[in-house]
Amino acid sequence: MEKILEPTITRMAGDERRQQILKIAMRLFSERGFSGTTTKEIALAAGVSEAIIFRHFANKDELYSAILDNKACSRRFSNPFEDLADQIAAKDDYGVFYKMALNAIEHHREDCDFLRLMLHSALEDHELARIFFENFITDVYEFLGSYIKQRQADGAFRDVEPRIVVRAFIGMFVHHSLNNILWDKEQKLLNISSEDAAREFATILLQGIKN
Amino acid sequence: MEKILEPTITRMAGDERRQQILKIAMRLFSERGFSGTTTKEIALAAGVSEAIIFRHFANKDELYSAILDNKACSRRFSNPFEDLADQIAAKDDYGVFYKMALNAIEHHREDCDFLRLMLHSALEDHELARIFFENFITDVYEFLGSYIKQRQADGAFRDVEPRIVVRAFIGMFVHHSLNNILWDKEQKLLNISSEDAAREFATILLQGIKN
DNA sequence: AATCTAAGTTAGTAAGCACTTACTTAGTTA
DNA sequence: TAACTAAGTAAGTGCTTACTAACTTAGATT
Repeated sequence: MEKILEPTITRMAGDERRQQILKIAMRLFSERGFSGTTTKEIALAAGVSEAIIFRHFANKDELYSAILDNKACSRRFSNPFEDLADQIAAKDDYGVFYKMALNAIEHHREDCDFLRLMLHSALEDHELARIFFENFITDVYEFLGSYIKQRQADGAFRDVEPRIVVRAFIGMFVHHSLNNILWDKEQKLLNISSEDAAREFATILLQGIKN
Repeated sequence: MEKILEPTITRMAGDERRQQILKIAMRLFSERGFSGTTTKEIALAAGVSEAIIFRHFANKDELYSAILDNKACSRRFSNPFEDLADQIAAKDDYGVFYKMALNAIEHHREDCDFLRLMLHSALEDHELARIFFENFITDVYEFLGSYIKQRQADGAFRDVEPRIVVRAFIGMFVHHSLNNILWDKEQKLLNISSEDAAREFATILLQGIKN
């Protein structure tokens, strides 16, 4: 008699399953929001019964927190400026702004689920999202703001409040990403490469504040 | 015997009640999202029983649509550039950009509920929100884009794809509004008047694209 | 081979949800 | 003032939700 291969019932290791659930839940939360996603849907997408979710996470809220925790820690958001060190040292203004914009735009594209989740969290005023924003965004303002200040002292940039410049610049590429993710997914309104976008944004900003 | 004033049981006219429900629902939806808000909560906030909501709106979805409809029509979004006509005619570049930014920022501040609702809708991929964005944002790109094109032909602006410039500029003030509404409500990061913001954004952009 | 641990299931539960039905009452009109 | 209309309510309906308890089974350890 022929031996029939039974459809390998995948019984995952605990950690593996936990990670899988986190990933799937993040995608669903980012698409439908926290209260718009049911634990049943998450279970279905993960290919397990609902009860498994509650073996790994005490409740739905904790699953949500775990996603934010996980993400906020896993990426080294503590220092997203490492690879700008060369340009900073060389006072390569264009290099600094171009690379910053390009990094951000590419990053948003690759991880748009996370961006969407952050927007949902911000709208829902979730605590962990606020902590994330406070830390990360404050860092960016500190970092870029002090670079601008320094270059003003050098006489390279005109005298504007550095934080306004930071806001204007971040606005350009964040809004660009939001457009691509939320309202203009098919890029009907404006279809350009990340490189072109970064180049133009950096150029406009630098010419806009140079002396 | 003293006549006790019974607590004026307000029995509203149909239209009045409808408007009240719309207003309250918009506020709650903007705070907690569509699926995060229950019809019971809306009824409670309006001071009526749940059944009244379903007398005015066939179901929860239709209530949501009515809000968007109502808002999208009530404000003359069809032509938000009327009061720019003078500046356009006079080719007063600074006037055009300053006024546009200031209008938007003030507008967002006054009606931040609507902005939040639009974000929720965009994230949830609601049809009416998409229609709204497609119409309104497309208009802005058309309008501002063609002005930039004209000024390029005049030799006033350098040669850049106008739509990239539009995106950069809109990004500045939209991101500024989002910051004030979502992440930096107390304006700890940057505390400036709408006028100052509009002035700096307009200045940076114009200097950034001038010939 | 027997035992034990942990990944999995099924079949619930109580509470909450959008929405309905059958009824009451305020205010206008014939 | 009687009749009628429309604004209101109370008390449900059936369904879905987050979450649980009691049980089964795969696979490593002894």
